[in-house]
Amino acid sequence: MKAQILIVEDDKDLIELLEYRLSKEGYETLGFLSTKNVKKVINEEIIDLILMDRNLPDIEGSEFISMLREKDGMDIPVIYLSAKDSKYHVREGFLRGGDDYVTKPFEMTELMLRIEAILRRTKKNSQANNVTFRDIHLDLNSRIVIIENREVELTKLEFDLLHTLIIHQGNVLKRDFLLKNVWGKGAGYQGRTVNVALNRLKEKIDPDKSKDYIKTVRGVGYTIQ
Amino acid sequence: MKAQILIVEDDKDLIELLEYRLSKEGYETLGFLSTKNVKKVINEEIIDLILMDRNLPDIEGSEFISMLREKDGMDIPVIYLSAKDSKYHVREGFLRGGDDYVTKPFEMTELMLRIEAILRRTKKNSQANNVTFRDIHLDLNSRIVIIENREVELTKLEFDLLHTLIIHQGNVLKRDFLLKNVWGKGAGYQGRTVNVALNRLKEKIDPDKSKDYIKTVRGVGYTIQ
DNA sequence: ATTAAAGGTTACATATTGGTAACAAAATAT
DNA sequence: ATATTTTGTTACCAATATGTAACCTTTAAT
Repeated sequence: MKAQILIVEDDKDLIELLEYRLSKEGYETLGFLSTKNVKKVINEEIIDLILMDRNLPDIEGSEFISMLREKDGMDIPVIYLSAKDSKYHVREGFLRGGDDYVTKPFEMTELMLRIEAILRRTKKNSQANNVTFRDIHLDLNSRIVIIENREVELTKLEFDLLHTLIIHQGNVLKRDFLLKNVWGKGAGYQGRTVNVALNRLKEKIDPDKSKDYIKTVRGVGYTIQ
Repeated sequence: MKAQILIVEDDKDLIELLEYRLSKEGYETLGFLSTKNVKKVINEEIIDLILMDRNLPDIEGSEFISMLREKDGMDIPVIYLSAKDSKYHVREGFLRGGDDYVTKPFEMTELMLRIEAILRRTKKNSQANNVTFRDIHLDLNSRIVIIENREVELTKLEFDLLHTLIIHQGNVLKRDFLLKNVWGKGAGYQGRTVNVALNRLKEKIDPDKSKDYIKTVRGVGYTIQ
C-alpha cells in the first residue's frame, strides 16, 4: 500500500514541488498551508510521515508536533524542513528517534532518500514477531508477554516453554519432546523437571486457575488448545 | 562548517596553487607530498574530499585509495588528478561512485565546480543524523550525547553500544549480537566483556539508577524499551 | 472405597547468570 | 617517552532461576 505523506508548509510553490516529486515516487500526499486542519486529518487518515516546515507564520512547527505527541500520543515520524542552521537546532533536542531534519534549500533526491529510510525503519518496527494463543501474546523480539492486556514477567525457560507450546498448539507435547526442544539436551534430566517447570508456568500465566490455558494430558504430556 | 580537503600531490608548486585557490573558495586544505602520513590524518581529521595525484613516485594513488577503502572502510570521495599522457586510462574502472577524474593540465574553475558538485552530493552526511530514546539524544555526526538536557561524555565503545541498543529498541539483544555489531568480531572475546561494558554504560547514563533505561533480560541479553 | 500410578506442590540445594571491583593491557593523549 | 584514558580480563559476590526430592493430591481402574 502506498504511504501517505502529509506536508505542512506555508510556501505554496514548495508544496506543489514536493507533491509533484512525491507522487512521482509513488507516495500519496496531503498538503497544508498551515497547521489549522492537520490535527483533524491525522485522526481521520492513516498518515505515515509528516513533512513539517519549522518556520510557519503562526506557530513553530516543532511546537505543534510536540503538542500533538504529548496531548494526543501522536506517533508519526516527522521530517522538519527548516531554513535555519541545522547544528543549532539539532542540539536543542526537539528531535525524537525516527525524526529527521533537513535544511532548505535541500536536494530533492536527498529528501527522498531520507523519507525512504524513515518509512523503511518504521515499517520494520511495526512488523513485530508475535505469537498468540487466545489472549496470550508473546513478542519474540522484546520477549514481552501480554496476557489479558497485562504484562506478565516470565523467566527465559518459562518464555521458551510457553512459546513452544503455542507454536505447537493443538498437539499434545510429550516430556521428551519438551526436553529436547526447550531444554535442548538429549537427556540428563530426571524426574519431575518438566513437570515442575510446567506448573510454575501455569501458576504465572493463570494464578487463579480460571483460564486453564495449559492442559495436562495424563500419561502423555501437555497441550495448549 | 568549512569543508576540509586533503591534497596528495608530489608537485609542490601544484599543491601551493591548489591550496591558494581552495582557501579562496572557502575550503580548509591539508597538503601532502606523499601518502606517508595520509592514513593517520584521515583517521584523525574529518576530511570531506581527497584530491589525489594518480602518478605518485612511490605508489599508485588509486592503489593507495583502494587499499584504504578495503582495509579501513574509508569512505571519503576522491578526485584523481592525472597527466593526460599517462599510461593509465579512466576506462580502467578504478573510479567508484562519487569519485571523479581530472586530467592535467586542468582548468582550475572546472576543478572547483567538480569539487562543489561532489561536496553537495555527499553533504547529507554532515546533516542532522540523530537517534533518540526517551530523553536520550545521540547525534551521530558529532557523537554528542544529551540526556535530560545535559551533555554526557561517552567513550567510543559506550556510544556505539548505546547507539546499537537504541536502533534496535524494543528488542532484546543477545551478547553474540552485540559482540558482532559493536565489537565487530566473530569471537575473540570472552567472559564478562559485554557485561562489564554494559554496566559501565548504565552507570554513565543513569548514575543514580533511577531511570532504568537499559534492562537486563536474564539468560538472554539486554534491551532498551 | 481402595489402591496404584501420575501429576502437583513445596522447600531446599545447586547451578547459572549477572554485577562489581580491581587490575592488566591497549589505545590515546601529552 | 610518559601519562592518561579506555577497554578487556579475572576473581569474587549476589541474585535468581532451575533441578531435585519428598510429600501430597488427583485420577481412574478395580
